[in-house]
Amino acid sequence: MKNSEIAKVFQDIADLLELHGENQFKIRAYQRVVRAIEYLPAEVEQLVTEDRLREIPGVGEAITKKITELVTTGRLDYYEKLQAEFPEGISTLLDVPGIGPKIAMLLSSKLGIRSVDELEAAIVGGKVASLYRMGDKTAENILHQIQGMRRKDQRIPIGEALPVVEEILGRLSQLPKLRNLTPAGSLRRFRETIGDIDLMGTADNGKKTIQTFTTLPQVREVLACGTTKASVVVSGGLQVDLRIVEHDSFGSTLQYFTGSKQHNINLRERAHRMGLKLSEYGITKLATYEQEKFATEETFYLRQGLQFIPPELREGQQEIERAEQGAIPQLVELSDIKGDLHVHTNWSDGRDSIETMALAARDAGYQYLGIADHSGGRGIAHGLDEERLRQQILEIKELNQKIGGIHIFCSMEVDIRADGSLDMSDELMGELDTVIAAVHSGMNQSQKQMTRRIIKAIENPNVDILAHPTCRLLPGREPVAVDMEAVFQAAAQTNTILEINGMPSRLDLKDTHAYRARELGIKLVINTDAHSAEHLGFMRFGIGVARRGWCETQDILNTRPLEKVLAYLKG
DNA sequence: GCCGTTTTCGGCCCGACTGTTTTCAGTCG
Repeated sequence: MKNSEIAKVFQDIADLLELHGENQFKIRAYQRVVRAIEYLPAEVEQLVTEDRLREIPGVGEAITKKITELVTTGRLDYYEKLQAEFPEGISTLLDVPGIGPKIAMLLSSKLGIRSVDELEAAIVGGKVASLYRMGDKTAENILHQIQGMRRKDQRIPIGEALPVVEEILGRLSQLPKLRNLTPAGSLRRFRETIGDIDLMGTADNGKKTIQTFTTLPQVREVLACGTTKASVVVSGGLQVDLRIVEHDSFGSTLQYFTGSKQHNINLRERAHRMGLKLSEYGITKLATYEQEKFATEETFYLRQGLQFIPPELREGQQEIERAEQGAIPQLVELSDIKGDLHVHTNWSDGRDSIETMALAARDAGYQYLGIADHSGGRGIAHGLDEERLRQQILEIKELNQKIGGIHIFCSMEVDIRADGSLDMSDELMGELDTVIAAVHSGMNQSQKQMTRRIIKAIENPNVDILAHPTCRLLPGREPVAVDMEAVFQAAAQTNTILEINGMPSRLDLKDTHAYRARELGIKLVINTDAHSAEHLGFMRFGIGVARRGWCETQDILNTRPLEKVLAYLKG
């Protein structure tokens, strides 16, 4: 059973307990476990067999039993009994923003509503507004949310969100008296998908700034608007939240608004044990109600005896404990990157010439660039056969003579065929500087087949790098069925480098995979898979994944200068 | 249901906004 399936069962349990009116702390315990499992860099099934479930933060005796039952039998008695207590479908009402457990139960008990469709019909029929503590306004808002839900996907890839944010930031930064305007939330933590955009800033008169924000031209709808915060929907359907505080609370507010929710809960619980209360306004001593303010996040964490925790690590896993021990690593940064080992050109399905790509890489400050066009098996990508690859090698050699300041590697993204064999002769692969292997077809194979296929490919001594092993696409295409742990073990044994693909629709390896690979001492490389010169900018997304995977420069091959990379590849 | 630099029992993050109220419940992040 996959981690995501296990997490879903426990999320369902949390939802049903909410409807049940159960103790909120019990509910939170389940929700905490859901998030812990979602970010777990290991398979829960594996932990069950090794009797190590208790190592997951938030998993105690009762939940250990439940996970074990679920994984070993495929069923969970407690869950089934809970489900039987409620009409089927009622928990789907909780997906509508603005509907929580109380309203969901009210709708179910008074009107017999069990689905979003039934709810919509009831609102239109005027039945909802007449319920106790409901009204025309509430009913109308719910209807509005239902329509909004149908229009857009729940979360969008960070690569789509970032340009929207940058446009809004450009507009807002012109506001007078607004300072410290900063994206926060999941965007700042560099999560692979973004639910809504959180912005914060500081101003003397927050109310005025909030008003200006809600009347920006791209605002299509105002969801909430108070004196310190507002939520709007901008054209394109994205929700944007802005929070404004006074200048001297910048550090604590940025921390609060960056999250994640679980990180903040953990931090505040810990502070409570120290006799402190944390809020976006600062830190209050519980004994005296004396409040300290913080202009920076660094001092905010330091006041609590903690090392600064980079936003990418704030997911409520083990980061606070590690910060207590001073064990937060120096994470890799964009400026550490010295080259990109996986780009395409107009020789296959890229847009630009080798020369254009090389010059763009040099402009980016890189020392080297790996030209890795597709192999011939992929007809659609205009892949190179042996003859064309030989021609390309000659051209690259000429360009290396002609262009200074950048070294071009002869490489190829060789297709891994369905049987695990490679789409290029061993003889020619042996002449290349690097060989990248990747799956592009036959993605519906069984987990066993796919795992064997990938491992067979990386066992070929000519293969240096394995690219995008799960083949997922954001949003939409699910990862292929593959036993990543087995792939990691094989990569460790064969000294295969694993790629973090920075293309925003891939981000594959993903964060937890990068974490696990690093744990096993596997060398990683962050590549963009650029199909045009502009795509070289995708490197920042790959960096985001690597940072979320706790990677340091020493884990990432392409933080090394050219000579060291050459030496590594030879070795 | 989890967990412990006071605790194996008794706590459990904190504040903003809305709509329906006449002091607050519900929801959200």
